[in-house]
Amino acid sequence: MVFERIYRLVERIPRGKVASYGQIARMLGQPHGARTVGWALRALPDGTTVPWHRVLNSQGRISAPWGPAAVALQRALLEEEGVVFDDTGRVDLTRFGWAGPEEE
DNA sequence: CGTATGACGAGCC
DNA sequence: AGGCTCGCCATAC
Repeated sequence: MVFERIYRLVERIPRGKVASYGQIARMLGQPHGARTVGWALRALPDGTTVPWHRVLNSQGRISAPWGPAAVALQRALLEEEGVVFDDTGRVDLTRFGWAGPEEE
């Protein structure tokens, strides 16, 4: 299942770092599979151990159609890990962006 | 098996 | 800069 691959990769994202959907898709060898990544994370159960909050869109923004409350939660979780959001609610991917498993 | 959908992304207006 | 459309991939029906 593609989900498993995605989950395992997301679980490798270190604290204080974030990755984009498209980035993860490329790491899995699917340059255009960003939507699939979102699909996988969407299917995640509530009590999951996967740090889904460290996954943002290509602009370093939080995408959450489940409501503004969830967005605030994700943002709070990240800020607690040291990730900084600017005034427009964006994360500096050049600073907090995860380069991949190789970085570890 | 064909169609529709979605935590996306890049391009166009 | 902001919003809309089209393209891509895997899954659900």
